[in-house]
Amino acid sequence: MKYDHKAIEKKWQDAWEKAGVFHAENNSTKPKYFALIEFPYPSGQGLHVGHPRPYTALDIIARKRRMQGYNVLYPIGWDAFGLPTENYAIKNHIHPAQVTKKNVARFKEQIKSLGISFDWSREINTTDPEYYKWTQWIFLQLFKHGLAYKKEMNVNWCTGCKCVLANEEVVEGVCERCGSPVVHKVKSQWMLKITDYAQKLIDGLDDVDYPERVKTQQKNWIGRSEGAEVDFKTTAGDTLTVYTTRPDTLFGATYMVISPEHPYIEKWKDRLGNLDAIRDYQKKAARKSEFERAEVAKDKTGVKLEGVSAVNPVNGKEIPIFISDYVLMTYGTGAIMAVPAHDTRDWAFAKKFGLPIIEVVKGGDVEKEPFTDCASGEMVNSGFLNGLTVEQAKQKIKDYMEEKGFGHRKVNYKLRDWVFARQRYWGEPIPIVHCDKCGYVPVPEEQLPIRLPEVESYELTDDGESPLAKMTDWVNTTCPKCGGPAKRETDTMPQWAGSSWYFLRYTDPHNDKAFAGKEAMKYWLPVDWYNGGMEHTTLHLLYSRFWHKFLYDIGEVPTPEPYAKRTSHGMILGENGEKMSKSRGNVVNPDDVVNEYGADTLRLYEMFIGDFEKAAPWNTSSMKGCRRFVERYFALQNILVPGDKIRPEMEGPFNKTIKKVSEDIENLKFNTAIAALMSLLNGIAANGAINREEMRIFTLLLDPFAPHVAEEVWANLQYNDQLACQQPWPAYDDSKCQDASIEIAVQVNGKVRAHITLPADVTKDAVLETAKANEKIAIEINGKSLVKEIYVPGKLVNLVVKG
RNA sequence: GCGGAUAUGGUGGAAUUGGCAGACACGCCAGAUUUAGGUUCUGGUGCGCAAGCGUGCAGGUUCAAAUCCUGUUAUCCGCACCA
Repeated sequence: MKYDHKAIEKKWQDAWEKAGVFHAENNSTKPKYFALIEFPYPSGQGLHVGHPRPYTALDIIARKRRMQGYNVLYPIGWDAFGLPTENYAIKNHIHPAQVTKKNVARFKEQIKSLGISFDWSREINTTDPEYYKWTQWIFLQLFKHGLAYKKEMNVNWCTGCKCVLANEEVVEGVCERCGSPVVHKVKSQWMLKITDYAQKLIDGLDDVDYPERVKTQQKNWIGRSEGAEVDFKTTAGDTLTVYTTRPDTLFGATYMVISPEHPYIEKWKDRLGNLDAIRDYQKKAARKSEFERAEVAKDKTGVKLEGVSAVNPVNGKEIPIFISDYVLMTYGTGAIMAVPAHDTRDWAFAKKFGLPIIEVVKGGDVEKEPFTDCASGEMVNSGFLNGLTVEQAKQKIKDYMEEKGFGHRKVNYKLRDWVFARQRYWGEPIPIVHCDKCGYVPVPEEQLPIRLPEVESYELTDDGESPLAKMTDWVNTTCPKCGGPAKRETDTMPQWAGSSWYFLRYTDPHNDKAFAGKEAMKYWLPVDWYNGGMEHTTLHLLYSRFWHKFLYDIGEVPTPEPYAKRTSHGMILGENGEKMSKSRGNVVNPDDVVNEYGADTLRLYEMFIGDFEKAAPWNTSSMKGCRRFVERYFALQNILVPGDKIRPEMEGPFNKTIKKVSEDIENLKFNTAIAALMSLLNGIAANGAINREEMRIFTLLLDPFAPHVAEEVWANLQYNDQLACQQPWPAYDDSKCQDASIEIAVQVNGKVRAHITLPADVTKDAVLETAKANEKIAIEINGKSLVKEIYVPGKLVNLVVKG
């Protein structure tokens, strides 16, 4: 029998499909299991060798769960809206829908060749009007609950994509997708009020099983801080409010700073003696891109406001006010009280402008450097706060300001609202109509979906208008409220819209009355295990949690969190250890691997390559080792002997391996699970024979990893036409995981000097006696005094001697 | 700058309730099979001639440290004027 991967893999993929064994049942009495991978963007390049890593990992989970008796939902679909498709369409004058269709067909063929147990009957596509109808429906619910609003504001504008970006899409001043510089533009934009969910998004993390680094990243992104808003009276007769996390240092506030965009400048303009200089500074600040701001971040600039100053509410001292771009209008109140003695930025600014520095917490030398790490310090120069700790002072001053009415406790978040509009064609139309009389009016739900119109050109414009704006027939409509003339919204939703709820659709993908049936969601939710990339932590993962929490609050979904467990896979790098890319010439095509070595080998190698959560470089010859393992397993059929029980000498190895593989799969340690199977195979080969029962168990253990070859061997074992993937997962007996005899290392003063082999049930005294009697050990300890004897049961003995 | 992670043979990586470092695999060396190459099989393979030495580096705790503590270096990731 020769191992022919091409014939075997095709044969079993067809057989599984014909039998429909991977279809999830919506009306089942079995326990459910919902395994999820991030559905792919069907790009023109086709599948990348990185795609199969997470697919295979959760396929192993899904297959094992089915064998454990679960009704498993392991679905797939296409996240198909997005820029690359649109750009390709523009360049080649093909409709993006056509491009998408072609790319999906190719992806589907490639993924099917891997033998992943997806339920293809639930395949979804975010660009399908029957799908995006519900994306639009959810948007309307957000609008009706006041969480979608249109606002004129300063937005991130990508000079490459020629559209606005969400904060989450700007990385170090450039576009996370295309790398082009991001500049600021004032535009009227649709926004989603994710900030209303800041606290819920933090609190929910306590109830889910995510990696710590994912939780930390989301918490840092949301950026909760506790402090106070404090009112300072000004000489203009009004009140300037600041936000601070250090109200305890109020006595050390020697000046104030407001952001260049602060509205008070307009209010105070007639009083300001140096308005020209101020206007000049405002203009310079506005012109800076995100990137430039980051570049010059360390150098403090600013202008003092001549003619208006503020009064410190605790000591009545008059202090100057500056404008400076180190204060952001988008955080807090856009104004700060500056305490140079205990804040690095304020200190740098004070030094540059020669402003007084007053120490209010003892312990540093504030003339030399700011003393910021002062949580354990004692308050000084602070009137009634003197002698208190920082923490006590914080509480006391907050009580005091609330009592006197010049301030109150306040929690702030760094999280900004989500800019939810793109000036592009290939996205979901926003279902809103603008009427001069009625304002923004939602499209009635029964008119959904608002389909993308056919346009002649998807070309982008520099004026920041969507290509849809040119479609006057489509744009001009009537107001659903008053019937008068009105215009459709021409911006589309961002790439992240369709993926914010797609897992819900999987539970009931063909429902035409709702985005998913309540019964179906009640049965399937939450997702039990969701694997995806770290790069989505503050994008898709955060966005979809937000949508889900909103849907929960309005009673549309049954669980407060969408995903019970989240894991993250590492990237597969090129052979040279660099990221795979066309330009580096180190791309490995999965088609070639499947062709030459087979899907089972590819699956095994991608799992064996290293720690699942870490990046690992591809190595073709290392992969051949996995091919050898498959061939050696297949060849076991040549040394097959009868027997319906594990032979006594093989009970230890088999029970141990079943246990190891079972546990390792649950802990994402696929690499060591495969190593255990390899070890067992080596043991069997050394033994020279395998009986039918042993072959049955080995085959079931291998099945989740290399399902095609396992299925083939299973068929050869002739268990009445049953499928291997439908068999129960093998059980182990803990009492049989131990070998009959054990090897114990004997150390003298911590150094291994000998090994002794003894029966597994040996007593401590017997071990010590045998150890001391050992030749090599006797030489080491003779004539010396024995100080201590340590015995670690079943593992080692350490004899401590002196002299 | 702040926060987090990582560092183990020629290579990918095992082993962290402190208990034999290097499982498993690649590569390499030797032998067998083969007309030859490849394949396959068997054996060997951390370094050192040796005593010994070895988990980025320097200390420490312990009978015992890759694992715990202190300091330090390098790489990667996240955040980056958030008051």
